[in-house]
Amino acid sequence: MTEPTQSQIDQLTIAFERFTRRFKVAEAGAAMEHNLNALDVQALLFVEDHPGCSLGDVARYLQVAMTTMSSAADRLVRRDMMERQRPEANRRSVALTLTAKGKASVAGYMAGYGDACRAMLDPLDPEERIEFLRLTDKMAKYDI
Amino acid sequence: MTEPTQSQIDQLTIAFERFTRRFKVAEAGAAMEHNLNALDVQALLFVEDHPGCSLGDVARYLQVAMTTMSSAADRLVRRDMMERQRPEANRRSVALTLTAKGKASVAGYMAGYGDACRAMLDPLDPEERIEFLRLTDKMAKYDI
DNA sequence: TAATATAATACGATATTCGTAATATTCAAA
DNA sequence: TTTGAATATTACGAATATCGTATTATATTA
Repeated sequence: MTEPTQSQIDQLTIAFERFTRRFKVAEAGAAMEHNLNALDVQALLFVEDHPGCSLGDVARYLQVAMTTMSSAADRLVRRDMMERQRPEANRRSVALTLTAKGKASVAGYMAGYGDACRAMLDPLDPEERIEFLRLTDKMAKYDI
Repeated sequence: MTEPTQSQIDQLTIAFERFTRRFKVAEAGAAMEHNLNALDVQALLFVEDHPGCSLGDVARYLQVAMTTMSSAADRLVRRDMMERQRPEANRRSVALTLTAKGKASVAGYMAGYGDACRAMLDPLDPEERIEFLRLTDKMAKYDI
């Protein structure tokens, strides 16, 4: 398989910078609404996808110290968006889940992401959208 | 122009989540090397692209308070990565530029982004890369 | 059963962000 | 040209976040 050219890489870098900006803006806006910081948002998104996960799971995934994650969980529990439970199977750990309020918050973020994605696809023709998604899918499958 | 379908939007959301993760990892890794936080990195990248810009320019772009930006500039100046100069034209403001050390740092980040982009394009065939970039270009042109 | 490993939390140190107030400079109008 | 308002930044203090170390509780292994 031949390598991508430098010019192709540069072109993609520029395009990607713009796209990620849209996502960041969407994320920041939604975070502002709920007065949540970036870490808390990411934690909510992870727990939504991995209900019952442990604090260590989230800390590893988000690459922050356990104590930092514990503090974030404190905040989210205090604000009634997350729940800690001691699973009988291993009572050292905690099982994290989202409350209805936490899930509603995640839904808001996902809606924001959805808007950003819609805005990205909008300029394409229907056939182009299909082709674009086929290619992104192919790329995403090779994820590390 | 017809709307993208919900399923297309969902598909793109998932793919995009993966891609942004790669970029975040690259960014975090490079930031770790230089002991810089996220804001400082973004400020370096902006000033590299807008040499001579003011603190206000950067603060507006990155959507942080002026005082926050001033603190970030303090850090970067102290570490010899950025310079403040009083332009004669308007001596209320400061003109920000990067030092050689700052530019070297930016080059490191760009290399990281480049690697991430290369990794994205790698799984595609040469013709697919051309088509993919044509489509991203079309999408990016409609940027808000 | 004792020793070790694992999972989370309490606490204190350091750093970051932001709002308010102060300073310096420019612009406009009387 | 002097006064007043607007602009750009900085100083300072309060609130908050992150992290490392030590501690507690539970599980695993010898």
